[in-house]
Amino acid sequence: MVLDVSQCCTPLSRDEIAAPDAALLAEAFKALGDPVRLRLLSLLATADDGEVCACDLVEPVGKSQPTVSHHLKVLRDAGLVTASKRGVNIWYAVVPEQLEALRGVLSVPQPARA
Amino acid sequence: MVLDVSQCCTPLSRDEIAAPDAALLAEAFKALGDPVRLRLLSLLATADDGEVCACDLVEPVGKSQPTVSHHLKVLRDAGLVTASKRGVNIWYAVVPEQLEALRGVLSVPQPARA
DNA sequence: CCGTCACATCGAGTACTGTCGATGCATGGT
DNA sequence: ACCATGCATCGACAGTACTCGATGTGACGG
Repeated sequence: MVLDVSQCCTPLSRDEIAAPDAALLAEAFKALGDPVRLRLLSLLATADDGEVCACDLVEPVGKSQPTVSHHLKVLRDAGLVTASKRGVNIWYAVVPEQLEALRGVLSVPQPARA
Repeated sequence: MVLDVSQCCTPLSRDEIAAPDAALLAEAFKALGDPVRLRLLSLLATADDGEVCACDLVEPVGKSQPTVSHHLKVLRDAGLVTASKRGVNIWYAVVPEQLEALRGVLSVPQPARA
């Protein structure tokens, strides 16, 4: 249930992407296609110790607790964040490898700039 | 009507992203969140001369002509591809700068790997 | 001037997504 | 044992997205 694109994909510009790989990647990018989720990722990525309690994610994005919980699940399913339970709280952290894999897919040779 | 994220965004991990920027970025990533569009991008990015006639994009993705046309419009609106008309045909090409900008947003410091 | 070809747009159907209030379910404090 | 707290899940609603057949449009050839 958790995506992993690390095995899947070379840069878009290197090989024509196959349909199954495209479906996998699309799921991952879809998870990035929501402003609330981007802000959540940003909150996690900028946290000093690399993780943030779910309780501290609700107020900053200005959405209800169920909504934030929903978005965190989407991010988890996309393999972009991990959740670890400690006591009553749940701490979320980004998965740098997954983001890096997506970056790799987007790489294209830059033009010679005329 | 065409997105440009080049002015907008530092890496997610550098600063907490603001709501307006998040909305902009989300639109761009949303455009990447469909398998057909990823395949179209791949077809363009792997083309020898960097551009492909729209007529040569319909069959490879296995969707109807209107559907492909729709997806190409989404990619155009997201600033990910450009279209140029030559005669009866329309040639599409990727916009490397826009992809590069999105890559930049996704960059995170890799962990020290224990 | 008419037909054809390439592509876009329209209209409609179906499916998915974001959002929230209400509720469930653990965990831990008293 | 009880209650409070933190988070997930459910149910419902509105909005959006993907898809296609039909149709529009503009360029070109005869």
